[in-house]
Amino acid sequence: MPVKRPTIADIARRAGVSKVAVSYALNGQAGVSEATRRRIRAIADELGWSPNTAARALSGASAYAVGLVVCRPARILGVEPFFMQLISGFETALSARSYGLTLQVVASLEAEIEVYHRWWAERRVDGVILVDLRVDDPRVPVLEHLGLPAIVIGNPRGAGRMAGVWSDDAAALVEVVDHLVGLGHTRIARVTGLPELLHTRIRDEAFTAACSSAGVSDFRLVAADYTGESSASVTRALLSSAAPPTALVYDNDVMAVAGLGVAQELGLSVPRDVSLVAWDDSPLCRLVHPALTAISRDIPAYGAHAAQRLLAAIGGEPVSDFQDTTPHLVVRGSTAAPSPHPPPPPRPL
Amino acid sequence: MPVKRPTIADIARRAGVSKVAVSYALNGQAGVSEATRRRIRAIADELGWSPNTAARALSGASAYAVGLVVCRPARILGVEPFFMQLISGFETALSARSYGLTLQVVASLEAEIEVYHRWWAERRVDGVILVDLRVDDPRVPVLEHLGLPAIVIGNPRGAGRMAGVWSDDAAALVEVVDHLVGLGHTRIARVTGLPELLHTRIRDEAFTAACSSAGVSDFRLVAADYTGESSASVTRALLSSAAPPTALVYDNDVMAVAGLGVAQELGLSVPRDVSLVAWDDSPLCRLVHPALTAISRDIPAYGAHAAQRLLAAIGGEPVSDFQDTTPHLVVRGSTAAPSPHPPPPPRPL
DNA sequence: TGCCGGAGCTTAACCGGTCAAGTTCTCCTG
DNA sequence: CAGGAGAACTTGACCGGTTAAGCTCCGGCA
Repeated sequence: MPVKRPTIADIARRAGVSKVAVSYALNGQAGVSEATRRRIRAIADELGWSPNTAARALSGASAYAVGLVVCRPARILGVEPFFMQLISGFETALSARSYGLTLQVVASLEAEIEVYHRWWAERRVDGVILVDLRVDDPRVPVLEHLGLPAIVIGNPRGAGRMAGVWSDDAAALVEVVDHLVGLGHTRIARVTGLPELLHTRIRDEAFTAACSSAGVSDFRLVAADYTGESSASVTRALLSSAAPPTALVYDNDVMAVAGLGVAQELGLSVPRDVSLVAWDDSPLCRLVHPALTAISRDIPAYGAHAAQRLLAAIGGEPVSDFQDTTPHLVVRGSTAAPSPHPPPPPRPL
Repeated sequence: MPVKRPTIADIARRAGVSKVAVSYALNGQAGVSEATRRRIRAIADELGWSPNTAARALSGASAYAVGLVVCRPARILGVEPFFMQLISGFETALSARSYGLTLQVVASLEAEIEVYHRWWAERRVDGVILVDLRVDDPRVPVLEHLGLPAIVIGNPRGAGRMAGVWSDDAAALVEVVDHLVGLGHTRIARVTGLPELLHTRIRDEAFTAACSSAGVSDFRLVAADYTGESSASVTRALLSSAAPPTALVYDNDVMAVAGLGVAQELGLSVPRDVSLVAWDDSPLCRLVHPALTAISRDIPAYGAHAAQRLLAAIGGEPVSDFQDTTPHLVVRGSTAAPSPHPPPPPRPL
């Protein structure tokens, strides 16, 4: 038979005091003597008591949970290590304060907004973490209207009054372009993530600016969608073009690995015939051969910072934007000086 | 200013009935006329009402949430697409019935058990999904003692009275071995996942049996831990040995990709010099070149089935084990007949 | 000696639902 | 035309916490 869950009434009975005395004792509030407090704490430990979150949420305001809605189709979601790393970062900050994380995967922005409405009405979460901010993001006004505390992962530009935890992607792209230019590359292409995402636009601008200021006039931006398939087809087109780029910069790790696969399939040697750079240095980048030069950042730390700030916001503290450490380039085997001889014509399929 | 959340008292006031009439109307229970029910439903919609989960959980028994604890270090967790796919499968079944998913990442089995205790005492979840079942798993008796409904992902052998959703890994391994033997391979190695996991043991036994019955006497089992690093070092050792295997079967996609990287690094050509097979056919397997022959299963569906059964168990229905569709082999470019000439000696590093 | 203040409690009410047990009122039946 | 059944409600209590307000001492001070 299932065990009975202890309540503060059980503790009160055992200690010979009222429920309220127990509540005061266990919450560290004034109103009970030190001796009583210790006695009550001991009994609570002995019974293995934890506060019933439902009861707490009902009287107090707090559900002791924060929410994360992820709106990418399952096929994209699975492959990219980014989310799981981010989530495990959240956890370290949340579990330290006994907050739970409620996760929901949805298929569209409308569905995501509906989830926020529901969570708010259900009092299921005390706040949410917003990812994949878009240009003119419709979620921002909704959350502000509901008064649901929120933290944005990414550049807070366009996040309304909500605070953001972000990193200086522009500086990282300058480092990438400088690295490539330093090796002698003059034709560089960037394979981007979903164009509607704000950080894609920001990186596009930064890449353009970095190329201009480094004197690279022959650069290209090509849109993909974070999937290996999209990257493969885009990469195939780029490398088969008349004057193919000598270096490719991808917006995530998965696309970079796919790009490497395509290059090998076309009979090109990396890095001799083409150099590749990945954004987000996951273990994936070290798995393949040659290992990928990549932009590295500490994603779990990033997540932990965001969660900490969200908890502060929930606690009513004023929270401002936080710029996390700037991503830096890790050079590996996939970048080198471009070969002086043009690569062989791509092998027909 | 934040909007006010509507409650059934608000609805009752508007409709000129009691709170209880509203509760009956909205829950589809007898006790109100059809006309009243419609009127109440309309008002509830207009106000954008959703039940306060805390209040519900407090009176009824249900928290309308299920829990998932994942106990793998963040570095492993991130790379493997498996979990995210499984989770998105859960979601489809859970969100259809307005259940939430509470996720927690922990570092050890003890911590995981503590989480179950806390969740139970806090009434945070109605049931849990158990992954990565181990030999003599200590979590099983704990959950049975607490009376927390649970479903096991994986072979229910050793899951006590709990039901499991599983697939016939043994049959899949027979298919793999037959495929390789059919191509002419006679020296086959299996690079396994964490040895303490029950499904690793089950697959080990199945692989051994499959080799024996296919007449392969020169087979090996080598333990790794799902990470690319472990796979790389194990693969390097295997391929550099005196009589290297001509085919390698990996226990996940990440290890197979790492194995491919090592083979290329050693100057071996896949599939000419060595054939590779991955377990779990993620997009990763299609990204690399050559694309990996892999054992494929529908992970989201797997997750959805598990969640459905958990909801049934929470509802008090008897739930029995469910054998999902058997994983099948998808043949791609990484397997072929072994070359008649021995591969060149591995290139020194 | 009387009064005030505070420490250390208790009592009562509330959060927003659910459920058991009434209470009407109507309608059917013998 | 009384009596019983059932439909359509309401009242009251409860889940397990929190918070505000009240009550008792006891000690200190005028």
